Amino acid sequence: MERYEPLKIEQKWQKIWEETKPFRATEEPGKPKMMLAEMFPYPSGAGLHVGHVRNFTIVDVLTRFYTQQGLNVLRPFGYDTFGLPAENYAIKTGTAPQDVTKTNIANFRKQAKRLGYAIDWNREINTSDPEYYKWTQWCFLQLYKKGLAYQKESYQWWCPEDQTVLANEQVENGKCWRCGHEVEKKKMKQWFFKITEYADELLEEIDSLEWPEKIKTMQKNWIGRSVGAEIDFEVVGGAPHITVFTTRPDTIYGATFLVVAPEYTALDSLLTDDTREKVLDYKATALKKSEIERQENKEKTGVFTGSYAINPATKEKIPIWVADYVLAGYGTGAIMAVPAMDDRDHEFAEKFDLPIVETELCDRDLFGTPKVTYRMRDWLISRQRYWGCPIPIAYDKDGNPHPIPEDQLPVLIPEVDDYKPDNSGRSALAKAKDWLKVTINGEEMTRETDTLDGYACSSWYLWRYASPHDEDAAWNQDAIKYWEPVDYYCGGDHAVAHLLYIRFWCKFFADEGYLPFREPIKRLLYNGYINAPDGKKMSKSKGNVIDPLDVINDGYGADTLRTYEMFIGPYDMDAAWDPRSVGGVYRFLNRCWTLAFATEYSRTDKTINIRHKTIKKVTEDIHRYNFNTAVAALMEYVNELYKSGATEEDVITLAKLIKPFAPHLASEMLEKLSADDEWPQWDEKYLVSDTVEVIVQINGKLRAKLTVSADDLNDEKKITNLALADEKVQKYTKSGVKKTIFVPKAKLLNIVI
RNA sequence: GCCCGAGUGGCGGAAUUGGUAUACGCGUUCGACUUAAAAUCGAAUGGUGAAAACCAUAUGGGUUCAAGUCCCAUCUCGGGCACCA
Repeated sequence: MERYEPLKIEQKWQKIWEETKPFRATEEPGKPKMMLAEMFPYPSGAGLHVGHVRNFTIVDVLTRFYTQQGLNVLRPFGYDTFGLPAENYAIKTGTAPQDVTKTNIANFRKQAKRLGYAIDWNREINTSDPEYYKWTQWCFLQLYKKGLAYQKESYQWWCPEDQTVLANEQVENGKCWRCGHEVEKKKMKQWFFKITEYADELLEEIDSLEWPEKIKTMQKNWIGRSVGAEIDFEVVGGAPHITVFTTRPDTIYGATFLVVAPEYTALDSLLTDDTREKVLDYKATALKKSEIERQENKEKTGVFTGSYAINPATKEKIPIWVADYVLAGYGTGAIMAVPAMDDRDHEFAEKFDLPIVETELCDRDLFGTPKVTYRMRDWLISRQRYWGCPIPIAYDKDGNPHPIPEDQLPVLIPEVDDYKPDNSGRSALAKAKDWLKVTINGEEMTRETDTLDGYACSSWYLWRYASPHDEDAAWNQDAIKYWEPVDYYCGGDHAVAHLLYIRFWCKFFADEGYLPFREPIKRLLYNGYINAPDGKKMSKSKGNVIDPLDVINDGYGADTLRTYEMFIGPYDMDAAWDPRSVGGVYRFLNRCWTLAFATEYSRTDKTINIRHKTIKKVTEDIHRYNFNTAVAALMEYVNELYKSGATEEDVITLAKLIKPFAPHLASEMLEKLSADDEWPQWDEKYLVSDTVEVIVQINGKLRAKLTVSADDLNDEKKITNLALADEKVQKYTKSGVKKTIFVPKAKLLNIVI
């Protein structure tokens, strides 16, 4: 007898899919479409891990499900290839990042194909391909033209290990998100995208998205809208007035001192000969302090500037202090301290013996002008690194920036011998002397040597998928109108950064007339992590990594791997890998195979009810993303087919229903049965049976079960009498019945005694 | 500190609208097949108890005919933010 040999079956079908290209998508106006994508991977040297498999398989289950339902489905694939791992590898080994990337992509592609994903391989994209980053540069220029890409000198997070600045979103607990080194503040001239221009719209439209509440809340908190007022305080002695931001302008009568941040721009004008040295000393110390130190030691520090301001409400002279608990980047970098109302101000006042005055509240608009402030800052995009998309800017003799004309794009990454950045604050691009020189409109200029944050490259890739080979535009208007916005986007990371940036670019390009929608992603599925069997995060150093390719090659095959990862638990929860449960899923698929290839079909259709019930359950579960219970329902179905005997229709139905999870096995089964893969329909009439079981409770506890005809469910009196006549029930009802409650929907009768 | 999630058998988890708690899988035990093992097939499996029955969804209260599900308080774990005025 033949046996279920997954590797053989999978090789066969993967070859067929490679040759016949059934997943190629083309626009068919009038036919309903569905576009799905995962967050494209960074192709590391280690190859696919089980987390990728979970992420990609969720998308694949939906892709195949909607294809079987007859929609025109697009499921593309791509690689996010710029970034530090490839560059650091290049520095270490001297291998060009271009070459490493090529090798890693080839490996990822090969592995993804072994998982049997229904990908339109004609739409593969790679962010470090000049044909792609040409258009990333074009996007930058559009933002630049509108003043939304600009340069500013300010204090920025600097990673001394990676020798580059970082965005706020890339600093985690005071450490670099890539190398984990503590970051410092450094004053530098850097490029920014003006995301704050869209703060209100980004905030308002969150509620309209079919996204997990968790992500929506995180984005709302990140944007951090505060409604308050700006109030001017005159400085005694004629220095420029100080504007503070406060959410409580009504507490101004209690403002007994002002505090400015160490980085406050007009700090010098407040200093006196007596205080200057001490204050500048304090400022220098504060700037040197790493974020870690600031967090570990939250005890208030600060010094008196020597100047006083006038409280416009009380007309009293109040001292101006400088302290690092006031942040330069938020509000105006200066606050009015109301120690009677605010805990932080109170702590500061106590420590430095400043007056604390109980305050009567006044009208909010009496002394200030209403003002809205955001926690979110503009997006810092320049990086002093080699392996990124060059910023398409050049500087004239006077140092003024000029955009590279669009017909001179792409600005190619120059070849260099040494990829290592130095501490000059410039990337390795500065070493390509010939490349640096560029002529724009006849004028000799010097190129910008910073590259773009990788998040810029991933802020528009979903639109490139619509027309990945277009040479005349970043995306084709007809294609984008047909396919997008994306219907399902699936990932397990980047809750704030990427998912906020792509919304920002979408709104910008919609304003410019390039996009016919203002939100790029309709539904977001945020999947959980897969941990090691011990419940800990998988990591090379702990040696607890499960390699998905090993699972396949061990003989389980891709169908088992895919189905197991869908069965492991709710898709949005973290789960621990359990090698023994993998075996359980393999046994299930083996039983499916046996039904199709080694069992005689039953001639009597005893399973029509469970067949229709299973179709309904699996269909609805996939709609709800309850992939684990969909698989469980299929297991129940198979168990029942073993018991009662399976008809040919049962096996065809089973094959169709498992195809999203185990496409190779299902294809093999459908081929044997000469059946198509059209998604089956259920008929409600087979879901109701002639007799039903009625639960009889006494005081809410299950005491008896009655089998009655389905029609009797409408007859409360009859059911009640039947129940009261029941032997088991009568044991409890000797002392009388207070009342009965019948719930036909729940098929339940509760007797209260 | 603040804002979200979560807590159910030996384990992963189910219970969709307040209505039979523990689906499905793993593990364990027993049986069939086999010289034997593996594989496969079948049965049992929350706890206590001889049974009747009682007790069980983190803990303590409450609402309800009925609570894993709703309300209040507490504990534990996970995630996010963290001097944002």
